[in-house]
Amino acid sequence: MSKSKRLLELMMTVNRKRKFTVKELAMEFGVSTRTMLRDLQELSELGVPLYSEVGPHGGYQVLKERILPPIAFSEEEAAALFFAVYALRHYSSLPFEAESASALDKFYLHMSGDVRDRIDEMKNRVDFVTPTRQQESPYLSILLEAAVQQKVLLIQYEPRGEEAGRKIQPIGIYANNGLWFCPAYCFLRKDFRIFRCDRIQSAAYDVDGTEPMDLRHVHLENKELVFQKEKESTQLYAELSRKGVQMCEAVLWLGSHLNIREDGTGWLEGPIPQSDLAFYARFFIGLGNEATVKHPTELIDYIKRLFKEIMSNYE
Amino acid sequence: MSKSKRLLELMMTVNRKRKFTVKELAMEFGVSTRTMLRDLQELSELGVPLYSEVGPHGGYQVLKERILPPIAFSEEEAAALFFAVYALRHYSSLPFEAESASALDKFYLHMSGDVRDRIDEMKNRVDFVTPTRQQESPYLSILLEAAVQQKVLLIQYEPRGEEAGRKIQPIGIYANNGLWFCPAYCFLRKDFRIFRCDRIQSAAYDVDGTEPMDLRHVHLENKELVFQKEKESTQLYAELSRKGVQMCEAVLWLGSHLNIREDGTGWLEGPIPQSDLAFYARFFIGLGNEATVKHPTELIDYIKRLFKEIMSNYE
DNA sequence: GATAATAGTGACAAGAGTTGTCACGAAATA
DNA sequence: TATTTCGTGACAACTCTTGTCACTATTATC
Repeated sequence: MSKSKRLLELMMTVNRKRKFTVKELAMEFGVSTRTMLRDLQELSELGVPLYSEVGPHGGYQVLKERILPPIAFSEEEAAALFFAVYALRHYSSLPFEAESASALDKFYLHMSGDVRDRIDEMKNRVDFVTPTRQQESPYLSILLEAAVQQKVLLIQYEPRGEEAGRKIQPIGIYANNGLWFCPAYCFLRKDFRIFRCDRIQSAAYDVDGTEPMDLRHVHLENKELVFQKEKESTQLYAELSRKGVQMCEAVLWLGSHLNIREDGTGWLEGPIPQSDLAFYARFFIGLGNEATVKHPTELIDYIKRLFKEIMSNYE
Repeated sequence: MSKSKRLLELMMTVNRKRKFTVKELAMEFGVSTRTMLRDLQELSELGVPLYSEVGPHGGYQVLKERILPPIAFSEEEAAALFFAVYALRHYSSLPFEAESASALDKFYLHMSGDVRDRIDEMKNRVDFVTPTRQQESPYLSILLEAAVQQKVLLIQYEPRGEEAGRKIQPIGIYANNGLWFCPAYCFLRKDFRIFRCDRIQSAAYDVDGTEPMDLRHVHLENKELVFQKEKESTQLYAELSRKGVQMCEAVLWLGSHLNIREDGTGWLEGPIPQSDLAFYARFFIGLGNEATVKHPTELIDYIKRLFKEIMSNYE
């Protein structure tokens, strides 16, 4: 095997083992220990963060910042990755912000000028619109880390309550409409809650040794399982004019509830949680006379009541 | 210079020049032509798509699919790129879909098992919520390409009109709320228009030789310049209760218009286009009694009129 | 059809880089 | 103190890389 190939394989082996002795690797690769020592020194010069200790139980170790063996990407693949990172640029906070920037820098460095120009040109011609928010969410990384590693965090949430801090175990994080949310088990409330990440004032790993829950099989795709089912739900039915249909299509957090007839009109039908009545009332008022609620009567009453209140503002 | 370094540099030089002769490069790198020939053959074996022609004006060429020299990323950087690509997974259509998948595959291939596990674990614990749309937008790539390269496209838009197809020159593409839009100059309407990408039935480069516009300095960040200014705008002023402020924060396409007082209440102030009055009327009705419009009177009248109409639905 | 420009191959020797062996040193551990 | 481990230097054997030279083949141009 040529030296360069051996170095690449060595790089992967070393990353996999994390801890090893020179003799061990020399045997594995079928070279002398002297050569292996020379190889390891070269890896070190190439940027692999190696650390060694002499003596029995000593040996080599790879420090945290492991690097992958060099990979050759095509121009198109590089453009695709640039595109993906650019797509997120409107978020005021992101996990991995620094890392993705440095990855793009590496690409940039290795690209010839015309590819660079092409990518720069693309940057201004593709965009993902996201509401720009002032709120920063500085603890995304630790929340995500804790979710992946099943760790308990001690956070400070919304200072107004003056609470001493609460322990949570995150399930994950997600962004919706420019804001970050963190569903987690809350040891204070002894239940699952959703936290707004920008309202988390501080976050650190818990040091009291609180026993973490086993949430390995709970993640974002199935988190509904552990969150309280909306206790009571009621059946909605509302007629929509053609324009009403279009307006509902545009909002579309109701997704499955929307039905469309051939002539363009349609109706909304499906269960809605009792607790969201206020929200739906406002929504239907917003739709104006393009929608008419037929069911449930509670919602109709709510709408009427809201109407009276609002009217008084404009009399 | 060691051979491996020379090969890396050669890779970049070759990508930059696109077309060159063996002698030329041999001189530049200070090696014999024989060596350069051997080097080029090696590059070829490494995957650089080289093509050569003998004879005067012959020489080497790099074919379209250029590959970048191999780059060593850290584990964290790889995770960051995975994260960015995952973030977009809820889009039913994306430009570069295949390319980013193949880039991730390359990473995957070169990662040791535990990093793979870590990244898989992360995948289910971070998410960007985007309304899932059924509508596919299959022509994103060509639209973007045309925008970058200032080309004219012949598209078929919304079949209902039975129109023969129209020529457009895209400025770029952007996604908003799960849907793709393409602002472009429309040669049919002789003006700038915004197209919904999912309603584009077909797209191909124009072959009639329509002279493209010079839109090099028009891109997404400044596209407002070429789109018709909203002719008349009027000054909005509305008082908000504390809850009203929160609701406006949540919607926040009004962004800059929102002002907040120390006690949590606030007001909306700023110019709004006359033509959007209907939209704002609905919006404020939706806010209910958490907002009171003081200005302009047209808007207040509109709201009242709308009210009466809606009320009649629920009497 | 001759000429020049270009890629491409094979052989070989000089030179540069790589490897293994050996001798030895230094640090940590039991 | 013996053992385990990393680490270094020297050197010979070996392997790879490079340049030179001789030669072939193709194509454009005069």
